Amino acid sequence: MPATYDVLFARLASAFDAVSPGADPVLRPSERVDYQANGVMGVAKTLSRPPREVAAEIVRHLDIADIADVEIAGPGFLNITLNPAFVSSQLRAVVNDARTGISLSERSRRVVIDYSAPNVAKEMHVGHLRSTVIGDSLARIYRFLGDTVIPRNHVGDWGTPFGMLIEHLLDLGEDSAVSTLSMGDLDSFYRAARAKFDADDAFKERSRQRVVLLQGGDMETNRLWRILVDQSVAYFQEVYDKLDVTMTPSDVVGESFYNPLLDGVVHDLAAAGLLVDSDGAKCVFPAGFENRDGEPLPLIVQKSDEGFGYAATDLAAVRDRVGTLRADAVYYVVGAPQAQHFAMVFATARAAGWLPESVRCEHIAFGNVLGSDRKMFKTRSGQTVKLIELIDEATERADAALRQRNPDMDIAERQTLALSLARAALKYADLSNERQKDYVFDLDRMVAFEGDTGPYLCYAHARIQSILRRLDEPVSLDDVTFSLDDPSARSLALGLLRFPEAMAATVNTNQPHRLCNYLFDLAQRFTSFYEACPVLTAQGNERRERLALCVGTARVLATGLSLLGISAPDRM
RNA sequence: GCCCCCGUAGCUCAGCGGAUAGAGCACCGGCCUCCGGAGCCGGUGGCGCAGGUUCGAGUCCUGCCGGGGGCACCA
Repeated sequence: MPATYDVLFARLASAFDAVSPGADPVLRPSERVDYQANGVMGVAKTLSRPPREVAAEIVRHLDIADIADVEIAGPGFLNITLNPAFVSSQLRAVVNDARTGISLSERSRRVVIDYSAPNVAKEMHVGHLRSTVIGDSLARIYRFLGDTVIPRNHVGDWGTPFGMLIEHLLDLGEDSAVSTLSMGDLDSFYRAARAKFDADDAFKERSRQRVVLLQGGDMETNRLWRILVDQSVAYFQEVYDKLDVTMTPSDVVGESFYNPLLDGVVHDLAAAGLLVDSDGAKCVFPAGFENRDGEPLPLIVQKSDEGFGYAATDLAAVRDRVGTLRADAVYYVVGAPQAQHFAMVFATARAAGWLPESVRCEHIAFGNVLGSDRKMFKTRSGQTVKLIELIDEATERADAALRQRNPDMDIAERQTLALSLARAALKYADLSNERQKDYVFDLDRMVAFEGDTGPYLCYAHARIQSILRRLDEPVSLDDVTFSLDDPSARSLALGLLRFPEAMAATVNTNQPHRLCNYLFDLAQRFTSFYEACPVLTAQGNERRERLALCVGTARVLATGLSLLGISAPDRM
């Protein structure tokens, strides 16, 4: 089923093309009418003709009477009002479509999404929230569009800290260490190791030797390292499950995975003539990057001590993703401060020929989570906030709100719901902000059931389900017609037809907040409709039409929320 | 010093170069013989500053002011 916007666009583009080949109609949703085409003035400019005259000519070429009325307004806008019959047929298709009007991609792509990326033997904290939530939403969106999504959890599982972590593990004894880690108390494990490392020279020396053993491939050391990794990954999985994030243990491909590829990176960069020895370090100097003294800025691939920098790992990862995984697109959901690093890595990979122009490679940058003081979000005592505690706290608040509103609700159901609403609150609050900006974390506001929140959207969905539950007869929607006499019904209908536009805007920019904005707008349209148009007491076609609007809205809400990683309960 | 991101209502945020800049919260005023009032309807209130480009600028460009971040061996 062609999206409404696409149908309009095609008709308009053809008429514009007849007057000025290739001209963009600049079709936009309109506050005054249904849609408006703003492209006339631009065409008039290039033709040096009066805009309204050009508009009239375009309208003469416009074959659109079967679906919409068009009138010329103001300086030369084309105001478009959809015909009732066209709206009705489009809407009928939507409410009978399991995908609610979202078609599959023309070509199924292979999309690598690098997200979450916690560190082994370290707690997942609020700093991982955005990468995890945004990345998982993008993963769900691309899967829904029919792409093959390859998630990559680029965990920090390598480097000098592992010497001290392994020695600490040995000091504790394996069983005791495992039990600490399996309880999810990763921070105390890490801190204890760190404290010994800083205070005890003998321990420090053992740690250094252990790093050498680890990097040298010593079997026993490797076994101990594996314990740390496995325990951590199991813990991460608990967090993902609690958050309802689709990342799995098999998506974990940490830094260590790329170790065997690093020599090849250095070798091939050198062979390509890109590698320069600078102060003992092997560097690439991609064009256009300068340091604070105006000198070329290096991407350090191999340090002067022969160790590899994370640039080497990231370059190896690009090669693996493009070469082995055959990705058509690679997205890195990583904080904005890494922008320059990724720009340099991508530039280097392009220069080395590892990243063809045909592969879209993009840093999906995001801003910080701030506290109410507009500084990095921390606990009152200045500690980083554990992700798991954040979820638990949100769940408690949601549970309290439910308890207050539904004192009689079954406890088990209430607790399940509370977790579900906590996820909705946390994810929606994060996703509804424009990605690259910082946002202020306010748990009270995000778990609120009123306003622009996840729970409000869930509530809108639950209300619709409540209506549908009361039906005692099956409703057939395949031949329903919509008269949409009430303005609120028509507004809701237009909102439903706009879902594909919201999806396109979301995917084109990798900005889930576009989808959030759309869903909230749709929910508001629905509640206005809900107030104005009783459903169950209506009769005949009016009843069927209103039921169909309910079914369509519920489905779009549920689908849209699911793409944000939020499941919409049927009752709450 | 250079580079990147960000300054929109009291607060938190939308706004794809288009007409009179929209929401949510808070505040004020309405709406329950009716499907879930967790709601709906209405009101008060705003684009950091100065230039420029454009038929048209919150949006693009330049400068300034303010906030955040990055700028050689930590990832």
